[in-house]
Amino acid sequence: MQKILIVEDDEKIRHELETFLNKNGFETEGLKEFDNVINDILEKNADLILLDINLPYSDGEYICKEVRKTSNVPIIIVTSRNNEIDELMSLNYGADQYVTKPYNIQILLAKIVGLLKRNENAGINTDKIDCKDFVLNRAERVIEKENLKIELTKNEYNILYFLTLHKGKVVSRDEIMDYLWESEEFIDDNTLNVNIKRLRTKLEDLGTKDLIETRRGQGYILK
Amino acid sequence: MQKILIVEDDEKIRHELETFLNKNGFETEGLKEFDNVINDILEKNADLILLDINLPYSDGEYICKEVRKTSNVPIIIVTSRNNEIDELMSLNYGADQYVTKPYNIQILLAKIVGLLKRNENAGINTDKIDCKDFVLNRAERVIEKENLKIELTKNEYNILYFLTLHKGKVVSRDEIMDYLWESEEFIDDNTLNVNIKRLRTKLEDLGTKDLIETRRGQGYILK
DNA sequence: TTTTTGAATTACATTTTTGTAAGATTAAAA
DNA sequence: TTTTAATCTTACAAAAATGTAATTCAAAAA
Repeated sequence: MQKILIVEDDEKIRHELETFLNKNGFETEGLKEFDNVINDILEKNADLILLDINLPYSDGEYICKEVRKTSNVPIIIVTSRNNEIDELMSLNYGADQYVTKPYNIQILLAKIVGLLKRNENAGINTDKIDCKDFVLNRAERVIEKENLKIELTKNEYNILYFLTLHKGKVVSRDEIMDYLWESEEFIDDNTLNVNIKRLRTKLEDLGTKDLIETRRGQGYILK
Repeated sequence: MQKILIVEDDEKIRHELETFLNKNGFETEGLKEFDNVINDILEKNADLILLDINLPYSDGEYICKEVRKTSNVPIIIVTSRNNEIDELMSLNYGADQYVTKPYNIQILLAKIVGLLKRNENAGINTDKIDCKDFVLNRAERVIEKENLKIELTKNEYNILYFLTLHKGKVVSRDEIMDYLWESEEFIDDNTLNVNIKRLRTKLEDLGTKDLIETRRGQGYILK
């Protein structure tokens, strides 16, 4: 479940928000002490931050800026100062959205859902590639399935990454070899067979079967 | 220069926008034919799309949704229907921001700059980390400087990546060791010295100097 | 200053990755 | 079916990465 951190000093509003968000399937956490907001925020490790801009010890713009220095967590700023300058500032300070009070709670929800979704996608695109039967974790260079995790060597990773880039399409042996060894000294053609074999073995160790098919005379295809 | 695609059927407004954005350092492209918007948009390969929601042959919400299927390009929806439903819909269809007409052109600019900045960071975070003195290419796991490129081994890469995550901050030896060897069998404390040494050597081979400083008793810091 | 301690350095042994060789399979062609 | 050629498989050797040991160095404490 995704966690939303609510930084809001008005206890009534905070409570209302929490109730509403909980009802809509989010875990929430309210911040009540504001003398060390930045650290508190970062510690909570929330998926999204709902930040009221009028706080006793520190203002939202500053907080926003500070949090952005070390985290990319989505931030929605709630402000009661309904004028354009505020809006302008919020954006420049790194907030992802702003909402002016009094706000429509459905719109707020839509913004939250939208931001989370987008953030989720960003993560997937960069670090992990979901191939149905397994996940290629690019950050760690491992293949994952359920609770299993198998490390790939450089060659294995490069071949599999190249195949995922052309998933469902046949890639020729030459294309793969160019990708792996580029302009290097001549590499035995059979070396690719061996490397493919090693990769296949690891994929099978993970519990998948026949994901890399051979197209005799044409190349390989990742199903 | 970053390119903004303006999808707007009112020629006067489009022209005004283009002039304004050009003045502010952006390349612009206007879309005039609207019978094949989706493909046109994707072809242009813009850095950001400014999308009017009232178009003759297709509405902005649909376009937005379609574009999102294959691209993560930032989208700002411009709408004249100034009510909450529109706002709600825009968000759900994957737009990053919305602007209602008549809009303050400075705010629009702020939104554009903000979105591009955030997107740019997203890109850097995933594939390359620019550390001034060198670039850590995460995709290829090499360090780069000018036309030089040096491969890192797994340990070297992990140490350097961990340091860049905390650039300018001291990280303790224990933190690094936990990151590298986590719950594995006991690893000699000196092993880290050796791995740091190896990484430093490669950084020097690249032409940099003293980037990883030792903080005796505290850890290391990447300058 | 001397002593102490954390870190750097060098050399070496172990492990892992990688490429090659030789032979076995298998699908398609003859 | 037999032949041919592409691919697979296994085993092994070379190369690269990694960890450990022993020693040196240098900053801070005494």
